[in-house]
Amino acid sequence: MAQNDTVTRILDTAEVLFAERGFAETSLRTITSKAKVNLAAVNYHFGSKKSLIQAVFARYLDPFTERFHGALDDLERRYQGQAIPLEELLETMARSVLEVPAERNSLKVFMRLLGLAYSQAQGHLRRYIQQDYGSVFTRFTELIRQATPELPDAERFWRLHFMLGTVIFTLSGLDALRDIAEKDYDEHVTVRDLVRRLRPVVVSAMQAPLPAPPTAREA
Amino acid sequence: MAQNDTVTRILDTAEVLFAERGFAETSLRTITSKAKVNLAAVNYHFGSKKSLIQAVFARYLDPFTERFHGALDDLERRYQGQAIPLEELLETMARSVLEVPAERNSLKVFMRLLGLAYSQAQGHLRRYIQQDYGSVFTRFTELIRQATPELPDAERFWRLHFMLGTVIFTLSGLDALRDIAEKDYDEHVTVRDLVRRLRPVVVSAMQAPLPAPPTAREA
DNA sequence: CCACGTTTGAAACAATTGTTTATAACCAGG
DNA sequence: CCTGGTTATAAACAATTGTTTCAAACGTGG
Repeated sequence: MAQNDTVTRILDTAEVLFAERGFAETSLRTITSKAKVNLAAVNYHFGSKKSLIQAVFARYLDPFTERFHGALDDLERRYQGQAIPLEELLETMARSVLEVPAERNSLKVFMRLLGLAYSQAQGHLRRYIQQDYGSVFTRFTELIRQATPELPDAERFWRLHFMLGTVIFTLSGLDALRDIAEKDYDEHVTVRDLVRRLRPVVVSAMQAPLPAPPTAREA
Repeated sequence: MAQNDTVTRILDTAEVLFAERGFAETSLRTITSKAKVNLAAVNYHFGSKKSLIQAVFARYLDPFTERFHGALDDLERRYQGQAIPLEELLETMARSVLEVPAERNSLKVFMRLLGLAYSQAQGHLRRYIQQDYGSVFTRFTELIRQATPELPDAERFWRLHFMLGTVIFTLSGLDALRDIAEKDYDEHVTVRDLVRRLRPVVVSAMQAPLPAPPTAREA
């Protein structure tokens, strides 16, 4: 199948280049020449560069959200209305993240793309992701809420984003960090190693004591 | 003084635009028109766009590193060779970060720039920062090492970067997150609020139990 | 085999980018 | 005052960008 082949080659090449250099820094000519397709093919098949970017994300996020929803279904069935422990929820999320790129490209690319979606301005991207994939995140946070009833809502909100930062920042900058780590501690880290290290850190962070109330002179 | 005025206006405008949209997405024409200076002024005073980017960083990092070094000097003098407690070190870093932009622009811009330095490819930037400001980071990590002797070196390395991600991600995305937080919990968060919330989270994260050793099937 | 919608191909387009050039304005020191 | 180096200005440059165009090739259903 000719079209599908062209479309796939564009997506495969684009996601790697985007992950390496960002969206604005990756030209369509770079993509199409590396993918060995005609320059006009991108606009023909995707309409625009913006749509290509969204298509790259969709190819990761569609299977991920489906799998994650399924995993949450299992979990809720297993716990029958009781609150699901925090560790279970985090574990489930980690597993869902780890599984998806196995059937696609590398996890590194996936994480790097997520990091870019947050850091690059690209307003259209954040809007697109929020609109199409926000529901699974809402569902997850609600379960987290039930798992951490002792936390005030605002505190939990911020801590979730603290941890989101930890994960995205680390995994999306993995290559650079891995180079340093290997040189200094000659240890070859895999993504799975990192997830293993992340687990106790995230759990402890979420269960940290509440902050002291603001002092008077901070007002 | 004419030159200084032009140079300052360029830097003031550039740092805001860079923080808002990233480096590649901000053209020299946008900067110079908003700053009301001639387009050629950037190349005349800075040489190139790359150098302008570095100059924007230097204007934040120079006073920061000086202040931070000074604060660490005080701390070491006060503790006379004994290990400085982890909380003190983190507190000192937080204070140094909070103080600097007070004499310059907003902390938000500073954090956003730091986030960009990591996320945008811009190889030259990371190299420049590492080369010119790496020493204070090295000094800080060594003190952290003495404060957390129970942590294996590699584990501490990764946890420090976990926390770096937490801080940079949260503070650099502050605007978007603040909007959500205000709408959902009608709470007006300041940067100082966030630092207060971050403190116990970071401490707990650094002191989390060590991860379980990798299981056999993960090899 | 032919006709028709789909896909590819090479070229051109218009807009934008960073940088350079040459000229003018400025502003001190003699 | 005017002269010499510094700064400002407008214009042009060359390169690169995303997108469009239109003709050629393709491939499938009649």
